[in-house]
Amino acid sequence: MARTGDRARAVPVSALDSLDFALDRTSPVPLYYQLARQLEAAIEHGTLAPGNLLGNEIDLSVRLGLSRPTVRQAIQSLVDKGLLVRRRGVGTQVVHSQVRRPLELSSLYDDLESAGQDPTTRVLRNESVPATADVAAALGVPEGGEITLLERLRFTHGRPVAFLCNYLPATLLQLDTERLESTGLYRMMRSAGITLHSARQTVGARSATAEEASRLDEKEGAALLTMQRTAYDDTGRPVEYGTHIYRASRYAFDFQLLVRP
Amino acid sequence: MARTGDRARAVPVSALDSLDFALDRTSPVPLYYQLARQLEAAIEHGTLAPGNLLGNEIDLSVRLGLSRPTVRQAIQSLVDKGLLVRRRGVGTQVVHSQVRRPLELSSLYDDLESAGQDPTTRVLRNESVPATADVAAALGVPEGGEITLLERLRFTHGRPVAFLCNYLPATLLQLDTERLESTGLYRMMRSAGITLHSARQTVGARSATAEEASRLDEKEGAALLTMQRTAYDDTGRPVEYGTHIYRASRYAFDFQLLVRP
DNA sequence: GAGTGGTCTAGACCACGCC
DNA sequence: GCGTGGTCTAGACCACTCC
Repeated sequence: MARTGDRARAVPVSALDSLDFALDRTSPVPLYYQLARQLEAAIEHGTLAPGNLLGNEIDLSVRLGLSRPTVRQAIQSLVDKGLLVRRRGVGTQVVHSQVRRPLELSSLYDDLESAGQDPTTRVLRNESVPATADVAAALGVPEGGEITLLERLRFTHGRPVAFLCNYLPATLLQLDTERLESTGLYRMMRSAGITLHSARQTVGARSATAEEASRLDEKEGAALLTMQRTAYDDTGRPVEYGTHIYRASRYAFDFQLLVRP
Repeated sequence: MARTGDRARAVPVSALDSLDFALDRTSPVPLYYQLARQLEAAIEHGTLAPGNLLGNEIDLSVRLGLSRPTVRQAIQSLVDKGLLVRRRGVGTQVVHSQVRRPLELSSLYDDLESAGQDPTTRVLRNESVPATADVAAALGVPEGGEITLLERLRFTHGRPVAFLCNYLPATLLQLDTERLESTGLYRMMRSAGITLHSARQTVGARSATAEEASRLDEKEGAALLTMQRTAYDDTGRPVEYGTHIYRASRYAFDFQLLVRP
């Protein structure tokens, strides 16, 4: 029955037969999630190699003592992540490598930190100001209404990388300058119970003005990377609007896109 | 029972009670998909306004004559798109406006065309060349192996916007220069049966060289937006590598991110 | 406590890809 | 024809939120 690959078709041979999964039904962690994590680990570890077939869902569910929908839910979550591909009439295969890492609403601070870039921050302004028209429109507040203005310089290894200008609804959270200098804005928002959900970004380029150049230790006219972003929480309310400027000589946006079927 | 909103909590009032959905069980279109589309239309149309509660899944499934998992599948697809938010113990709500449009692996040609920008293309080179080291690495072919090199200038309203340099595996598809001038590369790949699945992009900026400036009708030293992209098909094989240069004065990347929970 | 979504089960039939 | 994933059903219990 589960005999496969007698006359293998070039590459795909059903692996996973010998893999054993440990599911803990007493755990509060959902079964589909436990399975998904273990499959992901097997892929990451190379036990499940690119091109490998996963074996059909029915067998898998029997072997694991799970229902088929539960197994499907686990597999689907990995398909959504781009690690697996399903083909009707064929099977489920591990994607041919390289493609990993889902797209995320990136926090510059976290990005730099996880890249070992040793980020630091200097807060230049942190105060309440009346909203200008563009900011008011982006945040959905009345023009002239009170908002929080934040200007920061971000450094890596002691040299400037970016000038960050952010606007937030005044009542959203406490923005302690000291904490802002030791961590990122998004991390502060998260720990204040704000769940980021989506963002709209525009990325462009332009030449540095004299003031920008001196702030960022560039020459006037140097190419700068610009980003405008409005971020929304999980109810769709705007929680942050910002215009950021990056030294193109020291920074680039790096991200991955998945095509939704 | 289904009495709601007697003393409404500020905003959320259960709508949708009066909406009727037309499900066609004889159609080959999945029921969950039919439902999802109609819900999406209702949201788009404003019948379901931001903050509106959807009403609980059980009632909905009974009213529609569907099982709860099917209704959930429809709702989940809209949650994935960022149109709805689920809250345990509360209900499912329409997200507060603004946030629409999923992120897509954008085709420059399609983007420009749908924005009414009247894109045209001039093919500068379309030939087979040996792969250099960086291209070979990106496409997963041996260094020096045969690949297709494509150089194009993209115009809108008759003025240059971008210089596109692309590399493709030589055997991937027929790249007719005439067709390339009248449509986009991705559209040609799609109609050749290639399913794009994901891409890895790097977006940066730099100053224009003299050659670049003359090609793009800019001044030397002008800020340019740069993009490198490797695109993969649904088995994870690289199908395209490209380095693009955009006139920052005429183009910016505009995209939306969704945070996956 | 009442109501909601989150998870899970054990089946079923269909559509598609391949031989 | 056979095996695969795609869809669908009719229940069940649990966890969380709000009153």
